[in-house]
Amino acid sequence: MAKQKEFFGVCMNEVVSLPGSVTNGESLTLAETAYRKLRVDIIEGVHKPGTKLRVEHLKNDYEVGAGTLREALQLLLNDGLVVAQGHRGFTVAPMSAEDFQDITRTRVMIETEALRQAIALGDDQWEAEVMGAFHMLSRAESRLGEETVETRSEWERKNRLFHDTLISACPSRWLKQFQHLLYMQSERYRRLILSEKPIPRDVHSEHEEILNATLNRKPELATQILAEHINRSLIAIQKLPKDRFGK
Amino acid sequence: MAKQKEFFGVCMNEVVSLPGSVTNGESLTLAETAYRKLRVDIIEGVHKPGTKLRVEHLKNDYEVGAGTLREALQLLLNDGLVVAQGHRGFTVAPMSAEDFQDITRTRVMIETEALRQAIALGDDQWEAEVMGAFHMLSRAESRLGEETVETRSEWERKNRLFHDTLISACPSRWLKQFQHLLYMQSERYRRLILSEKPIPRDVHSEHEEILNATLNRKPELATQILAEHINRSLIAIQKLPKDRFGK
DNA sequence: TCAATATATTTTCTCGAGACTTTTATTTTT
DNA sequence: AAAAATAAAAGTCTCGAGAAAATATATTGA
Repeated sequence: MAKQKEFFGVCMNEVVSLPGSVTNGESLTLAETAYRKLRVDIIEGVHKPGTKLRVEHLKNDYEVGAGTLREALQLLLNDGLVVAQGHRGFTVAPMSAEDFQDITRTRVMIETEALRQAIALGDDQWEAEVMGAFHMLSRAESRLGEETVETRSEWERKNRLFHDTLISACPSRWLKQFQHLLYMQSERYRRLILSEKPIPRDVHSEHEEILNATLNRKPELATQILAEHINRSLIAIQKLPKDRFGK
Repeated sequence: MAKQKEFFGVCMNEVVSLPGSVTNGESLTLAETAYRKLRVDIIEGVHKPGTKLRVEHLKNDYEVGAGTLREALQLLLNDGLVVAQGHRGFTVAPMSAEDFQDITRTRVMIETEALRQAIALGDDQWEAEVMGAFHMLSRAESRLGEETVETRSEWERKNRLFHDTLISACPSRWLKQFQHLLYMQSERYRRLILSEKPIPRDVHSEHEEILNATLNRKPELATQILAEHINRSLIAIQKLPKDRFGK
């Protein structure tokens, strides 16, 4: 119990006050903790798409009671990572190429609009934060040579932070919320491309181009590059053999 | 229980398989039932914005156990109608003119794009359904003369159905999901305009114009009218004295 | 052998009690 | 009288057991 509180202070799991989930002002409940662990595990593919999530089983793995685990599962419904059915329990949300296409298109629409607004409204502070996030991302990239789980998830965190910071000057709470949701969905698919490399990419220079266009306040250019950037993952996924998804 | 199943077949509560909530294939759980009742009550203002939702109190009103009511509350987090905080329980999501402005702008963006896609892709079947939904809405409008709670909520249902049907031919699951969410949010604000009438409107002809432009496959015109239609509620709300929003 | 019914097993859903936290009220101290 | 410390009350979280439902297995009859 106390251990968790201590942990929280140092925890780098950037607590983005993601709406559609418990707003984590301070102390974490057991349910919230279980929710986060489960979320990571689903995104990382520990629980395969379409798999049943049986409370009686999982409550041991995540060291909570049945009711508490149910709460965690309920929370995952919001993120679209879990689906539920009447008296038939919970299931890991299925994956498909069509779904990812939908996610990508919608995300392009949302995220480019948010970037457009951010470019129009962002101040010096925001510019500085964007540069900072880009720098952190670059550093994480350079450490990506040694392919450990740690460097990898470090990069994921920094990549997310970069995208978040880019649109942080957008005043629309809902736009940012939707972007957050779709980014999370994308992450699950991006894990698939990780092992195999269907198409070669220079992600670093892609990010750099976005950064430059953004700081030079070229909304059309910036959003266009961002759109291409996001779409490239879709192309990569579509090159994958389709039996890669599924339960 | 069996009663509910029967009911389901005839139930007009259009069960849009709203994601971010329990997919209601068949039988409803107690938690799901409580969730729906609570949702209606929050939208209708029975529970005022900013109010604390105390489990011990509410479990009597909604006739379920504490744990079950908690589940219902968790479900409401998804919809953004309730916010939660660490060990401090649940609160009805606050309302403000700024929030509604954000909701409206985002909704215009989402819903016009969805309509654009629907117009591009909708088939005869869809056209027929749109006409049907418009007819139902018109009928409900004509019954709006007698201002009972029943005619009112009947109109709300039909209005929602009309908007849903318009974009039903849009293939993007996520776009429709976001539209659903934002429509629900708007509904809560629209309740405020109900009693007072800040600006005069001819909602019927607004709907008719949308219908015509849609069936004539004029995407630019249709989306433009739809945008104006949605924006009119915002103008109305902005005319309201600002102490109208909850506690 | 196959289909239909009945039984058994598994799993989900629900409830109430107890542990832990936060908030409010009271007392003590400065 | 204001601030700090303490005590009481209210409320939230969590758990395990039992009820309800769904799934799997076995039995029966054609």
